[in-house]
Amino acid sequence: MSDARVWENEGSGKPGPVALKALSKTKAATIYEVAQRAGVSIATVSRALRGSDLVTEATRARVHAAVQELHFTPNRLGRSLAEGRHAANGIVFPDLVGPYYAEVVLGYEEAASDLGSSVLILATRRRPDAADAVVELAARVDGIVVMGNTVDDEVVRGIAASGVPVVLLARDPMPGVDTIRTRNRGTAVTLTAHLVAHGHRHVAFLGDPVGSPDVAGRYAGFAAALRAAGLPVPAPVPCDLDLAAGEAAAVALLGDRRPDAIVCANDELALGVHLAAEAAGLRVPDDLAVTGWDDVLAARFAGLTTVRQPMRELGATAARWLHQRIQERTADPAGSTDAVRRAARRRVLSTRLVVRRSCGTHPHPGGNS
Amino acid sequence: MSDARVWENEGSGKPGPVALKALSKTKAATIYEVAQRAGVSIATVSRALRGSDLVTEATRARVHAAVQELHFTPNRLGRSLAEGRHAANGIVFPDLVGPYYAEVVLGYEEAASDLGSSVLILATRRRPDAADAVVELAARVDGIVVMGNTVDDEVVRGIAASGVPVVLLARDPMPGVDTIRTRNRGTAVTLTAHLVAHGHRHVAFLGDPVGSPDVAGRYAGFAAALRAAGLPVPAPVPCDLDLAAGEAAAVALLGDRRPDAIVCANDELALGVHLAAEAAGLRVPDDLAVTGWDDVLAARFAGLTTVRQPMRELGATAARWLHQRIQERTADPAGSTDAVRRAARRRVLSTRLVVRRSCGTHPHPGGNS
DNA sequence: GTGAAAGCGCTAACAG
DNA sequence: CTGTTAGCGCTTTCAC
Repeated sequence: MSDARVWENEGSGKPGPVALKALSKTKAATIYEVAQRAGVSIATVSRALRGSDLVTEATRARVHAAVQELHFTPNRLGRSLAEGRHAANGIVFPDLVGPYYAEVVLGYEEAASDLGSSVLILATRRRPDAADAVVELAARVDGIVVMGNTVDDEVVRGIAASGVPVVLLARDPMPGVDTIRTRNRGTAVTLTAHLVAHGHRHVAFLGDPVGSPDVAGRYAGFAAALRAAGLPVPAPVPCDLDLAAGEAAAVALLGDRRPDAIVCANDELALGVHLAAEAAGLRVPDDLAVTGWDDVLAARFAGLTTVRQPMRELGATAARWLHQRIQERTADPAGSTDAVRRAARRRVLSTRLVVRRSCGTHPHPGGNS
Repeated sequence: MSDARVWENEGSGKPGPVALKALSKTKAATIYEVAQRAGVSIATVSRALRGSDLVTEATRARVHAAVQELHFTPNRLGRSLAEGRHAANGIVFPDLVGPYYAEVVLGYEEAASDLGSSVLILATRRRPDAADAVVELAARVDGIVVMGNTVDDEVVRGIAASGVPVVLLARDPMPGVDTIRTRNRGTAVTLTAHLVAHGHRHVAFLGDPVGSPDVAGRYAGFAAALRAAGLPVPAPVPCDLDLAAGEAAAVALLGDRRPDAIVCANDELALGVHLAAEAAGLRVPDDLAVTGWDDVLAARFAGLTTVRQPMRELGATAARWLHQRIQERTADPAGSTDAVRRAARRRVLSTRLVVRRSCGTHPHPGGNS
């Protein structure tokens, strides 16, 4: 394999004397220079570049030639300032771990990109200044998508009131703001009922409803199903949403009086419980049933019963709705003609139960592997 | 989904008839209005807001009051245009599936955010107009990170030449441009040697070196190790990097004359092979050894031997280097003082072999689970 | 300390 | 068809 050599220089060795001035950095040309070079006015350059048909083929050609020679790229700031739009929008999410957020963001980026706008991202993580960051982001976009547990409604309200279109994603609705979510409660009911049908009576819930609207919906469904079955409803066991948190929580839960089954707020947690259970000599699902949420790749390999959601569609829909709102606003900046304005949209995308081994041994309909 | 209605008010009770004009969208205030309200000039407002000490406490207070009342947020376009900087930078990646890119992007966002700049993302996927998109992105940022298999060097060169600082990530170096990567070749040598030590003689490589610099490096190491062991080096079996591709490729590979082991370019592929092997009645690792790359969560549950890379650090380093370059450029826009300019940086972050079951039964040192 | 005014680079009337 | 010119919203000298 001689072609291996191509990649050979990696890492080591001697990059050799790297060219110090390989790239001649020129200060970017402006429209004035192009105009001068082409022997026309800046207005004509602008027209030629934007494909206006009020330009002779000849002049257009001259302009393009000048553009080539000068490597001219219009300065976005100048353009945006003049146009009064950023041609960009933002998305705010708590984090980017696990496939969930990444897929949503990807779906969002795809759609937004198709609609002609760049996308700015902001991960709030646990930053104390998340609100400020979001407000700042809102100032550099034409519209913004705010996901789940990132900032308070108050912050969202402020942004919306400032005239920046907002779409809420995986988050409780607010008056006057579009909201797109996935079905949590209903699917959690189905899931929990399924566990009960397996004979599990002592079922615990792992996850913090306060920490995320999604988890809140899942817990609500969990509780409703148990209630419907005449079973006592345990309080949720709050914890983070990662593997380690699942392991830690499981260790505590699996002491005396351990549950027959644990409904986890997401797959990472469930996988953590799985691990802890095995470490404790418990077999899943015989000694302990476990369910997750998200259907991450590992769920399949762990035989985890879980829930699949249309993540990309979630992001794509948000992007499209946002785009529409931006259009509307552009058409009617003052927001005066309320009559014309569409009411806030709400949509709940359905999710699907994926039944595997971890919930119990009896095969049930409705899932796949 | 007609039953979507059921969940319409999910979670929060009764939003009731959605308020049509809940949010009074006001056209954003400008610095002029603030100035007028505060009874000062726009210059003073600007100073007060940016914390200049050439302002009386009294006037500063008046300005801030006016800002509050008007809910004023400085328009970023105006500010950026005046300052001559975007306070934003971009990152270009092929996709966002699997934890790899997501983690890199997250590490990047964290670091960039700490350094005070917003981040724009661009997923090139298989878009035919990727180059244009990247060039356009480059026009709206102060600097840009370009990952692996997204656009040609030619495009990168053009951008760099236009004066926009560039950092390459997981990609072959270019003269004059900083590059940060992870160790592929070396670790692939170790990994392959490990398989050989297990007694595997007929080892295949699954993945397309042409499609990604990372894969190319891994194949190079694979080839080198086999060569060193005096074994024949098979051509790579090109394929995409997802589960389905792995399954499909495996079906073909596992016919007659099937290999003892398959080195896969990433975990998804390896997991796909795993699945296909089991479906074909083959046991891993006894009948077929398999290795992956990335150490995704599922790898742990599948007992997959793989390689772990410092993804976040990769992104964070890129962000920091880029920031430095931007600083340098700001200090010396013309790029005249070459003497002062640092040579292009190169760094290869080390990766770690994670030995689990899938590579063979004899326990070996160097890994963990 | 504060104000007036000159841009930053571009678009979009408005005149020719 | 093309040029002139007035902004877009803000920062920043340069005077006062």
